Amino acid sequence: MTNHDLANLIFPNITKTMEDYEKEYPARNLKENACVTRFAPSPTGFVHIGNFQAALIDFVMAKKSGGVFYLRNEDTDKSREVDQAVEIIMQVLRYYGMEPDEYEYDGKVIGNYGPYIQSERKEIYHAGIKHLIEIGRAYPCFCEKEHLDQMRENQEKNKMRTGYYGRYATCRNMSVEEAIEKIKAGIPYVIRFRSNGNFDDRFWFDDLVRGKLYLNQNDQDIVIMKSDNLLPTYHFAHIIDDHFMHTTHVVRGEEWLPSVAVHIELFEAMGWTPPKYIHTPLILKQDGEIKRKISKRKDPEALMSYYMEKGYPVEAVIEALMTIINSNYEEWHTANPDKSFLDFDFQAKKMSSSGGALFDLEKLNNISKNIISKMDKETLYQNAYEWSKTYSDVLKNLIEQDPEYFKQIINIEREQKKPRKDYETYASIPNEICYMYDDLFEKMDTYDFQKITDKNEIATILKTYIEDYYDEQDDKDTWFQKIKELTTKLGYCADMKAYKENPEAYKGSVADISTVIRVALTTRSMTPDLYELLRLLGKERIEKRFKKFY
RNA sequence: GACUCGUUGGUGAAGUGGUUUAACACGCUGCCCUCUCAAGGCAGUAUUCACGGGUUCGAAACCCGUACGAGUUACCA
Repeated sequence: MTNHDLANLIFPNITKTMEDYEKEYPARNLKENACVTRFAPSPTGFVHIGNFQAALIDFVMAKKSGGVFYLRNEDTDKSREVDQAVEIIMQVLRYYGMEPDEYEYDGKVIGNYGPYIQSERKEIYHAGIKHLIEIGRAYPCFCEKEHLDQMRENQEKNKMRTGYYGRYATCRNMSVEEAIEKIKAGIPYVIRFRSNGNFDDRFWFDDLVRGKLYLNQNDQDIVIMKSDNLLPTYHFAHIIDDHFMHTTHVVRGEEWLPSVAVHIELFEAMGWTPPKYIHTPLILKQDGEIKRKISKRKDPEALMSYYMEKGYPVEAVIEALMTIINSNYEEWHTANPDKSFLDFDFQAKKMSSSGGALFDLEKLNNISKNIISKMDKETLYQNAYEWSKTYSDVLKNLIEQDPEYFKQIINIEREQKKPRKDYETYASIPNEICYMYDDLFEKMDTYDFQKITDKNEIATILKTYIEDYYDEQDDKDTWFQKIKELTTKLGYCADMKAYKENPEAYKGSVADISTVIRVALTTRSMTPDLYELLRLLGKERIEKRFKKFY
């Protein structure tokens, strides 16, 4: 009995060899330094911001180098899989303009290196495992969970490293005969890798972010194939897939760093060259005193759906993430406002390798405000409208009842050198402009009058203004002149400088008069330019709103 | 517990032995401008790079300890 017999017993139907697959998946025909990268999420139904960030790096590297960015569905853990998960992932990628070059979705396989769904790649994995068994680098393990748990407990108690290695790897020394016997008897088993490493020996590993790392060799006989569904574990799928799909750069979170020794040894055992690795810092979250890994359970902002639902512009999210990735991105982008993030000279080495970055929502908000403020009204209108179709009926209705009117509102103090920054997200638009819509305005009943609160005085101001001073034909200067005339007539101070120097000498100032008009019109004391609002509202509606006060 | 990676202001960070009296951006504070708010302008916001030693003419940068943080330690990825 030989390893060959064992391999054939376990995988009787696997006839293809590694050489066959090498032929089936030949090297890609790309120019010399082209990067082949992949986004390889597990289909949990969410796209985590950390994974998305990795995908962004993948995308940038592939596109900049004229390479390939592909999507691979890592569904080897069937218990975590969720319906529609791939659809959600594709939606997110498309929303952010990161269409993969190769993928398998909706029954279509795009690309020559598929299947791109791991559960459909069983045969390839099995062929790989069969190969490892034949060369003596993998073996069946019949240890039960209870035994393993017990073992780990003992190891911990004795302050040993935990795991299946060295003398703890009991099944590693089982004879082929015995293994065959057990398999024939129907005893469940996993396949483990037979490590040749020595934990006390070290080796250099070159991470593109951190540089050279001095790591201990792997000596763990890790599980490479699970017992229940015969699918590989992540570690083995990674080796097979990234080899045959010819991935050149693997971008993943630093939580994978402790596994690289395993991966390197696995690649060696297969006789292959490992890809380059980029281990990105984790995205952390400030939680009271401590920083912790951002989690989808506790932190809504951990998921990309959050940014989509809130209506952050695509560019804003990309910019915020790029800024974390390479902090010189922002400077570069302000210097090159018309360039796309794909023109940016991304460098893995420039990524911070420090413990992890806090994703700063305030910074995102600032970026978002700036980006929205720089859109012309047509662009904002298009973006907001598109967004509202899936995420906001309120906004959609406002836009649809009169698109032109909507554009005029959002165009107040826009399309100029220093545009207003009122809108943080698309979702924030309705609240900023609701008073410009009569039906919504009717529902607003808390008037934020500031200094002048006397009802009679308010009535006098409004009535006098609309009857004696307001003229729709006035240009802005004339309009403000008249406001000043009104101010003087009612005994207030029209000159702010004079007023500030001696506020006691007056009933109030032109600011107070303007505020009364503004609040009566909008209920709010803080709004964009009053002149523009008046023009858009028109005399009839102004009068109607004023009349509530007299 | 063991192993790994880290530690520069409130935040993201620049910085790899001497034009750094620590860049830039966000935030915060004050002033100016101003019909409000926002924007904008100006100024301030780490005498110091977790701590303790060392190397050096010179260190945030190199070395050694300590402390702290995070990650891993699954038939999850």
